[in-house]
Amino acid sequence: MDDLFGNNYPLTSKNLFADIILPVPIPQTFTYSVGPEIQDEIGIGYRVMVQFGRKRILTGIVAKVHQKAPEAYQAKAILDLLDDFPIVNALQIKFWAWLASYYCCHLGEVMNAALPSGLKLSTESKIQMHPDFDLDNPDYPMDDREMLILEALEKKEEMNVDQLDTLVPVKDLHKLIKSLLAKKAILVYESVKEKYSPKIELRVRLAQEYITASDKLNELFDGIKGKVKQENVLLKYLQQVPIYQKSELNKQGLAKKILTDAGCSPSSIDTLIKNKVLESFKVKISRFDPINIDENPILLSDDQKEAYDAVQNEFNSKSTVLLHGITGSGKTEIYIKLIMEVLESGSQVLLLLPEIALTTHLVSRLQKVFGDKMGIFHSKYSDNERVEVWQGVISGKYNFIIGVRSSLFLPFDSLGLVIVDEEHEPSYKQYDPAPRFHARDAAIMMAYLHQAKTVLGTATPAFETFSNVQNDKYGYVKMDKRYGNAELPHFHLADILKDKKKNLLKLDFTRLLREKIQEALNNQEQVLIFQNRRGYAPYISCDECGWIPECEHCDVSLTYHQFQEELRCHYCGFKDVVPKKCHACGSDKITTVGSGTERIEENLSLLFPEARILRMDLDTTRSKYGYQKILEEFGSGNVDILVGTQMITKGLDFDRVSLVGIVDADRILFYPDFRSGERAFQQITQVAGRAGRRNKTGNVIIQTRRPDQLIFNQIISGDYAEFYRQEMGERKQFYYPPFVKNIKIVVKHKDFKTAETASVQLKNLLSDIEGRKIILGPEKALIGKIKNLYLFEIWIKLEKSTNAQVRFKQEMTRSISDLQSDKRFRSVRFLVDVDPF
DNA sequence: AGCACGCCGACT
DNA sequence: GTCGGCGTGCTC
Repeated sequence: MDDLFGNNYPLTSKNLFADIILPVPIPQTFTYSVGPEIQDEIGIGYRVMVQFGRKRILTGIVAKVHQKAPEAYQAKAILDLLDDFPIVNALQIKFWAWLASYYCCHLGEVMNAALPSGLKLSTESKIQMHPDFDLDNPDYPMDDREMLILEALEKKEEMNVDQLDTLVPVKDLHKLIKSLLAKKAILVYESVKEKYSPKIELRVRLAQEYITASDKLNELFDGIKGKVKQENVLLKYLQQVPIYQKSELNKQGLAKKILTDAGCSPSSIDTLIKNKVLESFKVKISRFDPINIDENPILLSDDQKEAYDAVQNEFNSKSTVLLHGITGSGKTEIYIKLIMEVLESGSQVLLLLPEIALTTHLVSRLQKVFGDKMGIFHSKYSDNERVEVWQGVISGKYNFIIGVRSSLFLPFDSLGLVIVDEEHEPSYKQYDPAPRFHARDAAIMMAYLHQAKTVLGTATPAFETFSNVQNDKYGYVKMDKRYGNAELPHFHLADILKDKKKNLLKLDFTRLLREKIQEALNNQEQVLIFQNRRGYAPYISCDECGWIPECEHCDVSLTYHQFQEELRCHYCGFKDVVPKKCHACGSDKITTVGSGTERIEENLSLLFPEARILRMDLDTTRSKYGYQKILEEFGSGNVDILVGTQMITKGLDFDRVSLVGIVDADRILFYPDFRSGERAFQQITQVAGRAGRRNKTGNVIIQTRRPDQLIFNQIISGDYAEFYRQEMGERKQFYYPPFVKNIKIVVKHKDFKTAETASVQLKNLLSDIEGRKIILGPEKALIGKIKNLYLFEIWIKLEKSTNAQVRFKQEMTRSISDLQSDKRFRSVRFLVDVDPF
């Protein structure tokens, strides 16, 4: 059996095979044979290069090594083993397999999400002139364009397609390459390129002879007397690297940059190198700056001590504990204590945080305690930085990781504790691309695989979590006092309609909210204004006929962004100019309707011209350190009012905030989703928690058109249990989670009718599956078209038994692949979302 | 997903 | 005539 490179492996004494996970959307792993030269080294978690199909070369991960030859086909041989040690461990492979089966996706998709792209080697086609080819005397006639390519290749050893394209910009390059290949004028081959590159530091040190014989050094100084600049370099070097006290120090050398920063001239350093006084060398260094530990002992208050003991006590009988602590109750110290304990026992710890919370002082706080042993894993890290964290976990440099949901995929081998902070956060659920996993649930599974403990921390538990407490699956610890006995904020409901009638509503602000803002400003206190909608106005409309500009590709109105003076689609990013005239009736009476953060910011500056106002939403935090800059600015006290979307509900801990205003609570409350109540409770409670700390009681003002809503009483009294009891009644009655398991299937196609028929047929197939279930739909999605694809949704409610779920999912996956083999539905996309949000 | 093979329209 | 469109079938 020949492979792409014409290698022909002999049958080995031991026939060894490996099941390989490949980054392709096909359910299975693929079995390759293991050549004799790598049989002793290969194992689970190594990266390999394999030929997949006729031409493609892929990097895969070994999932299993065995001796069972496949019967149905002849296995190809692995082309290359890429690592000296496994880059993924066996527990991770188990974890991947669980994710793929629970969330109904392919192993390859999990692998894609799990491996930092710096570890995903890619191959690149390289082109070189055929060694037997003679440009002056070709076997076949060449046309002008072919000659251009050959001349370019003559000068270079090898080139990739891109390089060739820039050098010889002809069209149909690929065609020409093909014909040249046929004429045996060139060779095309695949080469692997490693993406990760370590950070290199250029250093200098004294040549060895000056170290071994110290009088040499004195001679040297005599020799360069008068050459002030060179002398300066040497003196600076000896000052930083005191070799007289410890001659070994010279080996480490000194970064060239330190010398130049200290005012040494680069050219005199070079001269010294040239004269063999100094030698230059390169070392790999970390991309992360060293951190100093600040040895402040962690002191727990009595309440915290009690909670900490309670958690430990719950761990005796339960592996997962919900730490239900109101905002400001001081969960962080408990985390720190738990983490320290586990680290001392030699196990690893993972602390998951929602994205935004990672940029705050919590991280720097933990850094001061754990220093360089703690690795941070952001979503905004570069590929190289991610690879360094990954390698740091393998090497043991980091035994504690604090990170976003994707840090679950780091190569832990002995976790002792996983903490999921703000466990109720919807952003823990990944929606696109697959795997569509919930980081909290996946974390619990991962902890189970490691026989580790899990702590879920929040002020407002997700119903799924709290019901597991009620069912006695999770342990429960409550902290209901604010740290240092700070008081809870005072809530006020402001009736929007009432104020409107009395003409007291000005630019979206009720009289009460305006007065309280003024009061805060007078007292030099800070204000947070929450409006969960970005842009200037959710839409614009013609006053004469009611026409509303809509997105060309999606079924939504365009949001007006005043700052950029454009209309924008929040679903596909489509942008359009603001129309001067109505496209329907030609009237020029076009007005903006509703308010997003941009308009709220503008309104505030009209109402409070003296106030310094900042806005925090997706549009102002797009850059790498966007959040941080705004948070720092706000923290510095140079800002009076911060307007923002849900971003401001977490991670902000500023003592000077005394007032929180919610511009439109109804918008959260009346969102068409069974979780809207739960979400409103969480969001309002969270944002309210930002008001008032330490010695000052804060105020929270909720503007609503329906102040009679029961939920407000429950939020105001902080009565989570009562709210939970009420809502659960409804959930039970209408078969909503956590009483059932939900699966959502989105059927997408560019043709409305095709999408519709495909989804109807799928529903029929699903209905035939045995077992208790309710299937709703297909129904046009809330937003019926996104990016020119029509969307239909099917909702499935399953009973909670694990076995029934596993069976249903298997049948469902089969039904979908059956449908996709129907040629009418070949281009229909079926997207399965287990436990959707 | 990608990539090859295979069978029909508008062009050097 | 051919190039190249994308329908369909397969990948260890």
